[in-house]
Amino acid sequence: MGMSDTEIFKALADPTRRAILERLAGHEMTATDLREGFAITQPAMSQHLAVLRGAGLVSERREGRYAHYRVEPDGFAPLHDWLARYRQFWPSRIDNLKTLLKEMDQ
Amino acid sequence: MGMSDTEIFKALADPTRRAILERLAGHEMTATDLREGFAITQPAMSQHLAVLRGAGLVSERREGRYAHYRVEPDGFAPLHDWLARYRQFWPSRIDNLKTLLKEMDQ
DNA sequence: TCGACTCATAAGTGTGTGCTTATGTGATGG
DNA sequence: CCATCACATAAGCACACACTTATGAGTCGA
Repeated sequence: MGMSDTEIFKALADPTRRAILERLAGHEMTATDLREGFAITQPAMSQHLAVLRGAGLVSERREGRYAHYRVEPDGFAPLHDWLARYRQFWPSRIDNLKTLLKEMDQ
Repeated sequence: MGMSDTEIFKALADPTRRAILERLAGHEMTATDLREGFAITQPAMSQHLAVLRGAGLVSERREGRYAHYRVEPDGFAPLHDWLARYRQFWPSRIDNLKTLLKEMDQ
């Protein structure tokens, strides 16, 4: 578990890795299933998943020869906490309770 | 104004640039004032500021030979929006109104 | 047991990043 | 004016990153 801010931001700075997270949101998936839709080789996918796992954004569940990956929600907490320190500077966006409640509901 | 997700995450992936933002939070500062406390040359600072400005996280106000920099709050909105898509997966962290209200108050 | 499968790791390569020193562009002040 | 200041830009360098092909380590089905 790295979960340092730098590790997290670096992991998310790559568009492919963000797309992987997006595709992985909600349901578990194996590395090969994830690979469909990406113009990427198998080692590249494996390396991206290693980076995401190192940042604590994804976790792995081993089952036989398959590796099931899923989003690790707690991994996003450092990012949330970092961003929260800048919320106070947002002008008309966050001093609005309704906006926050709407975000929570979805 | 770049303000693409990739540009923002890349800008924030550097610890020095995050420290610059932290130091810049709240009050405007010139590039030289910012440089104090950092073991960094003047061109390095200028380049970091250019990256932050390119990502839309910081804006520049020119006054004579001085360049005053400040945090650009709206620049954080894409990051917030991106993160919001993963809020629903946070287990016991965000489905708590008190937490949100406390974050808003500070 | 053996060939096919899933996934990770090793090694090499091109490109990007962050830093440096050197220089350029204006603004300021004596 | 002209030296100095604040800042940006250019050019070069070491290193990190994302990708590739090749190979290794286990697991499964026939």
